[in-house]
Amino acid sequence: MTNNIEEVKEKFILHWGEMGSLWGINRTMAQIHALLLISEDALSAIEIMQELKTSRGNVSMGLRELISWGIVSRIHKKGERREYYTAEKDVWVLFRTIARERKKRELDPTVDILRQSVENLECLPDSEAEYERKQIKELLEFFETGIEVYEELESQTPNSILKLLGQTLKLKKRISM
Amino acid sequence: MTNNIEEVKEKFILHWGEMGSLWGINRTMAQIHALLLISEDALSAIEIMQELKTSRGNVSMGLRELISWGIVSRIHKKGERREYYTAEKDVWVLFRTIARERKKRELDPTVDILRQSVENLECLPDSEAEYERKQIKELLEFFETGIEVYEELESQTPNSILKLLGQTLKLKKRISM
DNA sequence: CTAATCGTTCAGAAATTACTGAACGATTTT
DNA sequence: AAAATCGTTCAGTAATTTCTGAACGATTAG
Repeated sequence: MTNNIEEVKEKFILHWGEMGSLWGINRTMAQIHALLLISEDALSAIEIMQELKTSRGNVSMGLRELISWGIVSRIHKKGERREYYTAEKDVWVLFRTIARERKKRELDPTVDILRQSVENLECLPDSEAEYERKQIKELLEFFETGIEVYEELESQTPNSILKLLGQTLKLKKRISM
Repeated sequence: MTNNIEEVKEKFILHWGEMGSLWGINRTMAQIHALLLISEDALSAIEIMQELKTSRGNVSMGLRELISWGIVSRIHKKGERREYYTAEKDVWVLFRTIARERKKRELDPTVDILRQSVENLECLPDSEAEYERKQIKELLEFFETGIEVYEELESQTPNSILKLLGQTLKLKKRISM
């Protein structure tokens, strides 16, 4: 059994990296995120580079991407020339931000395509492409519902979401904010 | 504006493929899925291969994977030697199945790692790794809540989920099952 | 001023992932 | 029986993604 801090950290970072690549996110980027997530203080690019044994350029690119996702931010320490980076630490805020970003990158474009498809299929005589039309319409409806639910949930606090779900479903009460 | 069926289908299939690769799923596999999704009748491997202009082996591998996800099934037509394939057509069932599979592949292992990490960190003196411990515990709690919510939702019908959400949040009523 | 430090970029290298098609076994047809 | 058809596998190749490190501009230190 490993009970050395460094080993635990490393294991966590490696796993987070794997999960990242199961999603569309590259490994190093996810590792940087994991490292920042469990580091109390902001880290400099060099520290990250050393910790993850990777190159300067790679860290720079990973950070850029994480910043564009809105889950890492740059910190200027006064008097310091070097820049520091820190991750969003609140787990709920973090996942909400990721959800928003994924919606933008995945759901929205998909709904666009589906809408266009439906529109184009509507121009055909009723008898043509019936099944395709039906299926695509169902998908569209599904995704639109998903977006609506997302938008409603987005405006709620985590606490009220859990309370809501907890009322009807019999969830153990877990409250974090 | 394109209003030819084949063009619309192709566009849809290509987009579904792209989305696939944004997730961890490979492009061909997602394309096969898209094709089956909007095909009323089951298709044979050869038809799929021709439609997607890809190789025999590739189709075979893609189908195997889709079947392992539980969203495509093999159909034996009596008297026919050739096998046919069809996708789960009900959108809600489809996404539920995917959710179950992703939970198994992503959430469960992550919770495992987090639990182990917490356990290992608990062995250390209180003063050590305080921050790491706090963060990892919060992540663990978050994921555990996620799994609970998932499990509760899994047992509900789509309709009752929407009704539930619709009550409290002011969603338009969308009902599909 | 020059040297050092820092972040960025990007061409090329390395690693990973996806795809092809030949080979195989199993079955069916002739 | 041989030939054809079908699905699978997998070694090799192709395509894609990720990473490296040198080069650069900008800033600061000496």
